[in-house]
Amino acid sequence: MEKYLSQLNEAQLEPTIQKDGPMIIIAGAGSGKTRVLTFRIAYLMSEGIDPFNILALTFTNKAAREMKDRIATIVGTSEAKNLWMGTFHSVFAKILRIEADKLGYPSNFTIYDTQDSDRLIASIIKELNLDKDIYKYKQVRSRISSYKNSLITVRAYFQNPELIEADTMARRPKMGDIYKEYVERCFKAGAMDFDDLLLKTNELLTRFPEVLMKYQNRFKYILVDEYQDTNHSQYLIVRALSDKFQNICVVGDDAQSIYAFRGANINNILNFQKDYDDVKVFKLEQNYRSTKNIVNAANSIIEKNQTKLEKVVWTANDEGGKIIVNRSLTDGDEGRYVASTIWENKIQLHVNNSDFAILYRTNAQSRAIEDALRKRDIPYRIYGGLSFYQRKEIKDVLSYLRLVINPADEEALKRVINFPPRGIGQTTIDKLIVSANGYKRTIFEVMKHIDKTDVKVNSGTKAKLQEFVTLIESYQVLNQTADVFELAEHVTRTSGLIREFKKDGTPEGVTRMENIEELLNGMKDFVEGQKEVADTTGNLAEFLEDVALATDLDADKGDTDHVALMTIHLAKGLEFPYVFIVGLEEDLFPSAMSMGTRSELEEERRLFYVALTRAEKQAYLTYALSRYRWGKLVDSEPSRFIEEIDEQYLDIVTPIEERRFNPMLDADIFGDVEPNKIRFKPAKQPVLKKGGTTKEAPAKFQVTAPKNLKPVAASDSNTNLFDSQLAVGNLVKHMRFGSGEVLKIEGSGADVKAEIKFQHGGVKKLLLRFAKLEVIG
DNA sequence: GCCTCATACATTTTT
DNA sequence: TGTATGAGGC
Repeated sequence: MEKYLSQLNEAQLEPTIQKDGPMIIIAGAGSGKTRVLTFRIAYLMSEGIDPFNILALTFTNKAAREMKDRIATIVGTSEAKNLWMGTFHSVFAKILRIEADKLGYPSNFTIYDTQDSDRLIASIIKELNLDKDIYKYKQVRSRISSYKNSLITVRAYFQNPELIEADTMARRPKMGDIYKEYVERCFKAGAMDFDDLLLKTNELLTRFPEVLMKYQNRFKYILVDEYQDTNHSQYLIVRALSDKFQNICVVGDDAQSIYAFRGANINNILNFQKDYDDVKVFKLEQNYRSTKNIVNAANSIIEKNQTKLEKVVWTANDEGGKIIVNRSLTDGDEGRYVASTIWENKIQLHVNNSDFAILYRTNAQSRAIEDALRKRDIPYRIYGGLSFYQRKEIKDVLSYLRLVINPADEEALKRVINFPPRGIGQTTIDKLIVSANGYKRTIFEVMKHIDKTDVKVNSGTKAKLQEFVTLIESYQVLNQTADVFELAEHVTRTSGLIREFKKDGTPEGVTRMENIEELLNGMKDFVEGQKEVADTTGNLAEFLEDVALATDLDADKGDTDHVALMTIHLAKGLEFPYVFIVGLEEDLFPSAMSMGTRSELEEERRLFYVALTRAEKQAYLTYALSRYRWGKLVDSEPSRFIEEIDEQYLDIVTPIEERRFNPMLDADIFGDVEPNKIRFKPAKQPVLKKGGTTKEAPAKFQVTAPKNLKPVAASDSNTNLFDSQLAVGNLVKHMRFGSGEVLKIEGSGADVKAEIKFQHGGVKKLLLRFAKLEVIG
């Protein structure tokens, strides 16, 4: 242990060896908090604390896994195995399975993901004959979620006139009824949603003092990572469990609190010192990750926030390069800029693809970046987004498996009862639901005993329902003896899923088949892996739980050397030598949805802070003057966050695209610009052969911009040049839109636009730098 | 009840 | 741009 502790600086060492009592570690970005946490746990164990008595709660599964691995290298694998370490959701899901009967749940309860919740809420809204334009299921879901995170149960809701009043004022008086029905349906289906995992844990600990005592005694030492992102429900769990021994250590950075939208309450960390007696406060302020330029720039941003704990992050690292700010004309150009910069850096600095990360505010932004990376053959991987387990075909397979474990699972049943089509239509399903609700039974039970119910369907349909019941029951039998992989393999074949996806020969169908294969491979790995671990059974229920709470599919298949693409939220806790933060535009980042209040804007700013502090060596900020959103080209302004950075840390470069289209360099702008375009196109396009296989594009690109070109700043003189060539009333011809008349010219500098009325296709606004117009009169 | 086409709607972030 | 839902023909 000594040799590990000697690796720490003074500030890190103190909290590491502070054994007992409540403590908080305020850890600035890149200050080595993971190291403190892991060493601290190892230290506790070296001091004789049984790992069985240590609970460590992290924010992602990945963080838990990595920490556990690092602890294992210090104290040994067998010791580390007994640690309780995981996300709030996964740890308490396990405890809830053990104690489920106390709450009236089966121990094999299903975990509904967001999609399941949405579907159930949508169908309830329909059943209650409510207007789906007023009761938007996503809004209803987030409302219900926030009740649950604040521990407002259905009963508490109806006892609280203020809440009812608020929902009524919001023109949604039936919110309580939906909530009630939703909770009942989940219960009947033996299902918990994400919020339930926390809410029910609270219920368990409150209603059953002996259970609370059991876990208080068990978890003598509790550590919570990313404490700034805990919500009220999580906060109460931590308080309850730590109440007896008060050996609670929380780690976090208020400047990196970015999950308020999910109910995270920054006050949890701001007020921690008031919650316990004699709280020891530690601060980690030295940043080991980033250059001076990056750290200082990040500080200059976060200064603008009012709500924060005082701390000064500093670094002894090199000065480093200034943060490069690049403007592009469109999102496509932005992507090309990022791709070509990565390409050039790779050549010049001999670095790997995995040294680069591209971070964005919204998942939808990845497309333009992907296109550009693909064109340059730069390997990349998208993290997050539509996760593997949320894909349709995967959810279909999993739904069959969920039914095996828990036939009450209504959402799984509705999903697969008629997929592949077996002649059970919506009308029949609706009848079943009505009847099931009437008898207070599950849909599956109603189907099974259909003759004893009032369900009126013709005999053909009845037979089809029986067939489906028999099918699921045969799977249940098989599950007694087969492992997860064998069962799933059997299910995909006999349910008709494979046949269904094979049937449509489209590329999507092929991808779906491949995904199912990948799922099966994953199951095989799971089965193999479980065989090695003694205390797990490797059963289906466990697999489904892992899947339901999985965050990242970080089984990097083979090639690990790729550029990482992800949202900023997902990037928290990670670091990369070179980081691109793209789409720095008003209404996108900060998001238009988050500018209503100061606290919302401050959260966006913290998000930007998180993004910037991911970079070790070099950060790039990019924005586009116009961008495709919802399929339309929309003008945008640079983000206020760029201006908020102290100028001395910035290097604002002249966009290559402006050189490319600059009339000073390209006298014939309205003519053919092909000679320049070559720089942005592969020398040879991949050739698609008839068989459908893509031939390698052999030649690399002729990429580098001509070195002898001097950057020319966009200035007013450009505007004049444009003006002199094109005037209102001119007749012009456009490649795609045909001929038309110039109605108006507006804008200046880089974004001169012309409004043109085309003979076919109406009035369009075009950026002159972009539009290839020929003046014909 | 099934399938195809047309239209609407969506994009904030995720355990 | 891409998915999700509804109408209408079979």
